[in-house]
Amino acid sequence: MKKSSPTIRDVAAAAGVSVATVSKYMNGAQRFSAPVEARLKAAIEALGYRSNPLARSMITGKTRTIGLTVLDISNPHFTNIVKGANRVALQHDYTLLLVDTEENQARERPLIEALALRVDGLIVSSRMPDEASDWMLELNKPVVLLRRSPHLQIPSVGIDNHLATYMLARHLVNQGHRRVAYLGFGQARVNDERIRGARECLAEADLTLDVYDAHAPTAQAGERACSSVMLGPSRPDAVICYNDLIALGFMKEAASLGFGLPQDVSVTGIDNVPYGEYASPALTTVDIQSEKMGELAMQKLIEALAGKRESGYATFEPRLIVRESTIRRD
Amino acid sequence: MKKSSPTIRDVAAAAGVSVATVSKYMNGAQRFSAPVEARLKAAIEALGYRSNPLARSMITGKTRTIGLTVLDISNPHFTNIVKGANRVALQHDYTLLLVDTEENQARERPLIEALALRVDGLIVSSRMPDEASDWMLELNKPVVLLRRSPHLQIPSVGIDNHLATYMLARHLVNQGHRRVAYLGFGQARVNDERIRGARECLAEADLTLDVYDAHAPTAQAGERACSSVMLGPSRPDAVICYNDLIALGFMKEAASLGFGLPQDVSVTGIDNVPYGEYASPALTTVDIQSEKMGELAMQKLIEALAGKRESGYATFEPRLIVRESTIRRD
DNA sequence: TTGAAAGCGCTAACAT
DNA sequence: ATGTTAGCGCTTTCAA
Repeated sequence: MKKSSPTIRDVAAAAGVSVATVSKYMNGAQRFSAPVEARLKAAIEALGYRSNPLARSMITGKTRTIGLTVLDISNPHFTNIVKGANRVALQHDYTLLLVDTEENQARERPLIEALALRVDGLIVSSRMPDEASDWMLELNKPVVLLRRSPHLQIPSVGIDNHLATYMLARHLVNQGHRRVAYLGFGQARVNDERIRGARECLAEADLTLDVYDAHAPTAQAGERACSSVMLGPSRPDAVICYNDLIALGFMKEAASLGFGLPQDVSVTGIDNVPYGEYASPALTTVDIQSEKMGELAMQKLIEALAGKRESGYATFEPRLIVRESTIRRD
Repeated sequence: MKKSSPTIRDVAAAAGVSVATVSKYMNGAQRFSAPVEARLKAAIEALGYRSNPLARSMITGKTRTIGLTVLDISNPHFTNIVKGANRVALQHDYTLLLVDTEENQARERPLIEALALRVDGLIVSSRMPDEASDWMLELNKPVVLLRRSPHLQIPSVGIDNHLATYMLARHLVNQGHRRVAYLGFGQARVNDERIRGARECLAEADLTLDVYDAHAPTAQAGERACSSVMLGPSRPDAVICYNDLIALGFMKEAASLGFGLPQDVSVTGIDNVPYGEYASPALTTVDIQSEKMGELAMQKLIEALAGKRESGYATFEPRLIVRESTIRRD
């Protein structure tokens, strides 16, 4: 059933040349005399020879593989990152070794360390704080982080979280909202930045921010958290959610609690996942260009692999997308 | 910056033993005398040695990597497959080499052939017809197909597409619908099966099925196709869409064309993607258990890798999920 | 329990 | 333009 594949030696023998010649031919390294080339072509064809990438990698030290870790592939934000990264990788003849850490912090480091041994470079999304990320430098492989870490020695791509929530808060204040709540996800590294962004904007209007926590960055968690926000002692007239999934869950539950959306409460998310547009009311959010983030991260990594100087951190401009889930309140 | 990692020889030297001993120690292959074990442990710790999986794979012929190709990682159906497959893979200490073929048929075969050289086995989602899938047998690697292919020599996991649309049509007929349309995706291998399932059910009630095509399995395509379905000469009172994404797009556009949902038209999808639940009206659909499909495919593959006899094809029971996008019509 | 030695399939000098 | 040869880092007989 499983006859083992032909090796370079089989081809060399069949074509009556040396293995070195076969190797050079496979790599297009030089030109050959017509008869040799013909025999080579024939032998390779006849044997169905394909060179073994493992053996090649052993010598060259390159695998043409990029490791990519995400916190949860089910989250469209990460899905889009993978999409973008995969596209650029394929263009450059790289393949993705994907690991979904499933929001399990304890597994992150060992998984990444194991991954590092099998790839040329890594793109990492992690909940580890910057201060605890030094070990990544010792992987001896180029790494690009999916976050904004300007002070780290590791290149990164991310967004300005402070600005994202600032923009949302500004939009809500401009629309006449006075009681704004933030439904966050405390485990995320960026949660505090997002709180500060909203708070700063509200403070300028002499308003304060009530902070709640959703315990997970998912729609289900948004559903569960809804009642304590909406049925608690200080009901908000607008809610900024940590991400679109939480917002989507929140809206669904708010509706089934009998609240009118967006009349009774405006809701916003962050990420601009594809399905916010198809919810109703369509979700107001901040586009953080997840797919482009994936593309850029991969581009930076491939540049690093090509020997270019590492390029520090890059951010995308968050862009407010106003849809129907936020409304003027007078 | 990039000092190359220590090899097994460095460890052997540092510990004053042979490389064979180090190898056996790393693989936990046997027991060692206390002093040797202590020196081994110390040397490995001191040097930060990690064995090179590439070199290991060269000899063992195993990479502990599974290749997974999907048509479009952005489609939650495939995202969930990846999720399930990744989970099972990690449990068994395998890693996923992911390729998103981006619905590009021409690339499928070369990408899969290249992938096959780097992995122990493959899980493949492909638009290739069964008749043109024989070359996969010659990859000399276990393959599991993500589709229902009972007549192929390759194990597969999929769903009963005929039954899925039959169930949807039955549900609609039971609700009193008389003019049912199908908004399909002609490029999909399973589109015809789905048409037949719906048609068969309708025929039993002396009804016929109008068939339209969305040109892509995406929400955007559903939006674009909506007007020709709803504003054409034979307006349906119910639409079965090829998948949830098309249905979501269709509903959005129908609403903005001024139709009331679900009063003016009932809509269904297939897949039960997570966001159908958060649309409004929440989408009636058929659950095909994408995540479980990914898990099962990986389980079957890992069993095949462990030498078990290949296990043919498996199907999940489609399960009707009635939500708010379909309504009784009298 | 430990070690010596022969490769896995290939590339990369270095000849010729 | 083609061939010879020495490994890449590791596992695996086989012997001690």
